[in-house]
Amino acid sequence: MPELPEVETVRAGLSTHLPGRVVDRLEFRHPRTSRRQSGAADAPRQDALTGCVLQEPQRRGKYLWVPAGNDDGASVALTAHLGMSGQFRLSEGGSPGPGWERHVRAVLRFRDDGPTLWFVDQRTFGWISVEALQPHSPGECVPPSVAHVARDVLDPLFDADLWNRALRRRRSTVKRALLDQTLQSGVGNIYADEALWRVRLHPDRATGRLTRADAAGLLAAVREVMAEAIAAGGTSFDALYVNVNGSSGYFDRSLAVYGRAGEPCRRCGAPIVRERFANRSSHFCPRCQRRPRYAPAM
DNA sequence: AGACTGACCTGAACGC
DNA sequence: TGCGTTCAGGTCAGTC
Repeated sequence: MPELPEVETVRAGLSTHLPGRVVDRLEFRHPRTSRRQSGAADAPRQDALTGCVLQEPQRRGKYLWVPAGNDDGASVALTAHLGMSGQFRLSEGGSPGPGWERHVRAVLRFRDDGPTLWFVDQRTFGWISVEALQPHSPGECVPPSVAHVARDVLDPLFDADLWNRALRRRRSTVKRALLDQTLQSGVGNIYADEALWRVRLHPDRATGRLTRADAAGLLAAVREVMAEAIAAGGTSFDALYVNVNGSSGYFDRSLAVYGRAGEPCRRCGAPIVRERFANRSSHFCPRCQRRPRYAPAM
């Protein structure tokens, strides 16, 4: 599933193929994929990209956007979220590759002979939209779809002190807080479980009872696991294809708890537990990550 | 206002 | 074999 490291790998892949290229047109192939495209009179339409030059792809958390414009600078952005199964693929010759043609949801064609960009998304949780870039903070513009998302944990402008206080002010549990993209972005179910294991925190620990040091340690663990995943993901993607398929080497070798229910904890040997959690699963070591004794949401 | 749940979606894996 | 069920989970509208 694409979380921050996977989206960053996609962003880096797009970065080597898109900047400087002139868009011919964006085509949608599935109505759900264009559901975020605003119909407001003053909002850009999908054909606003035509003739624009693409710039360096940007990312915040799991959101991606490619600023585009003319000689005066970028005014619009091709914005995207991969959802749970979205991929960007590049292909020479203007046709999709075998194996993923069935799930093509959008196509970006260019006014050059370079590769065509395909948005492939089996489950259509992902989306693409053309949006106006709006001032967000000094010297920074983001698309409206991204404005409500907190800075991600790898953002140089991420304020760790502010985050530390905000986390401990929450009346929730630590895993719920990690998945809340308005507190910090980029963390999904997999890396939340991995980070919690690293700092021996049970997913149901109350955020309000964490110490300042607990929270600082958790942030360090989240950053660490993501940095390692980016490093691993970067080696497992073909240079020509920007691929998000969940099968990178990292997933096979390095996960400590996610998907390892019943297997021994890499630290203490106790069988990893999988537990239902808010329509998904939590994975943890019952010995290293002791369940809190107080009521869960205190 | 903040916390939380269910709906959205498809295909693989599973049980009988 | 085949059919129905379960599972995967990011986000957001809706609810409390």
